[in-house]
Amino acid sequence: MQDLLFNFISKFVSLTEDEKKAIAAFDIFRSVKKGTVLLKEGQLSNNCYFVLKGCLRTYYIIDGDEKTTAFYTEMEGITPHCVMSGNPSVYYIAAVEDTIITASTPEMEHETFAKFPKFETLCRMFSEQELAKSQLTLDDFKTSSPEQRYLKLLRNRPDLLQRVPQHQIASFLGITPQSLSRIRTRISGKT
Amino acid sequence: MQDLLFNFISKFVSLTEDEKKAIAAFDIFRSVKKGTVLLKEGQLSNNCYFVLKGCLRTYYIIDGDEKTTAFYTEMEGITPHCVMSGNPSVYYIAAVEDTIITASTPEMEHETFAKFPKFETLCRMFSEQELAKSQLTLDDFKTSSPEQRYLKLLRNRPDLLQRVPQHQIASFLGITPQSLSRIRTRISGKT
DNA sequence: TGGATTTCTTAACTTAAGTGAACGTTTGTG
DNA sequence: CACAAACGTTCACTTAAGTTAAGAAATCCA
Repeated sequence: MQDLLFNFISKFVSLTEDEKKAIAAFDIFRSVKKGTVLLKEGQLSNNCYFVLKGCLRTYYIIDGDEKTTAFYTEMEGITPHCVMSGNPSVYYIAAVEDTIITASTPEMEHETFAKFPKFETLCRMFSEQELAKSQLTLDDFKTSSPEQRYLKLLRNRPDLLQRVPQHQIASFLGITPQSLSRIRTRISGKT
Repeated sequence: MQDLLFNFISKFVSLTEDEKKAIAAFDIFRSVKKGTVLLKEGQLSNNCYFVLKGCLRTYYIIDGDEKTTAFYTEMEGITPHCVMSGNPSVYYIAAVEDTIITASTPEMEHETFAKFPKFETLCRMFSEQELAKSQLTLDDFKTSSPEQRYLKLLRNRPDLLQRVPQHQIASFLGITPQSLSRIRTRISGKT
């Protein structure tokens, strides 16, 4: 389980045994059951999550119903906006399936940065990369129709369609479950 | 002009005179005329930009026409995806108006990090913050209708509507210029 | 296991966005 | 200054998404 994390880290920086021990010393690994809510709207939290196995999602409750906006699967991390801003969270985070995560705090990071500057490099590179990705994702969303977005998801993340209920996929695509259902029948007709 | 940059930086970390000099030593300030294209699709570039005054935009050419997806104004930075990935750029960057920017490269950053670790902290914090923002922006986009998106823009960035041609705003909102025009008449009718 | 809930689909109807085209206005440039 | 290009609006028409409602299928869990 730790190895999953270390393999991932090694894509950015190489770690010495000492550094690995320093990470292991923090008790950051958590197992969360499907459906567990890790963060609620209105809550102030300091926890940042990184998914080792499984799937988390962020969602909003708007006019009484859930709008899922993002999924986080293997080797993806969430730093909730409330951790950065200090304001109450505007969204929820929950486990889509049984999930293994790391939970860390800015304080823990800060402490580690002081001991091993390499970790700050790791975090900087990771968030720079995620930022560039996030921007491409937004661009792509803006320039595509719902149907195109669905087709791209089918191409790029076929696993998600298996792991996640359709109505969550729908709001992830920015449409209603009914529209997604229609798109699916439309497409299967074209084949 | 440098002061604009230093004031901004001081929101994240405090700089000594030495550090300020080290930044000033790099010749990073550029003036670009309205319309100047800083990055083209297909190009490989190492330049990262930070807007001190003015406005840049990113756009794609899809089926022969421009789709503007993002604007960058005072105190906002772009690290083009191609800089991160090493792949040819998928988008263009151009100046919406006469603009003053800084242009830097990962190499310059790297060099500065080695001398002043504080800069890496600055960059980490900045990109973490931008990442959290970028995610909120995407969530907001997904959960709003075109009309709601326009109303929010009107509320949050009224300046953009003055600075930028309407058809660029339209694709920024993920709609056609005609739709934006309709939304505007629809809204003014409601008042 | 069996009832309740959730999930997905279908359908009819409404609303709004996309498309193609025309037209007046503004802007920019030779 | 005059012409061309770019820009914004309007219109008629098409297409697709939102809405409301209902029902079938899958799933959850007591």
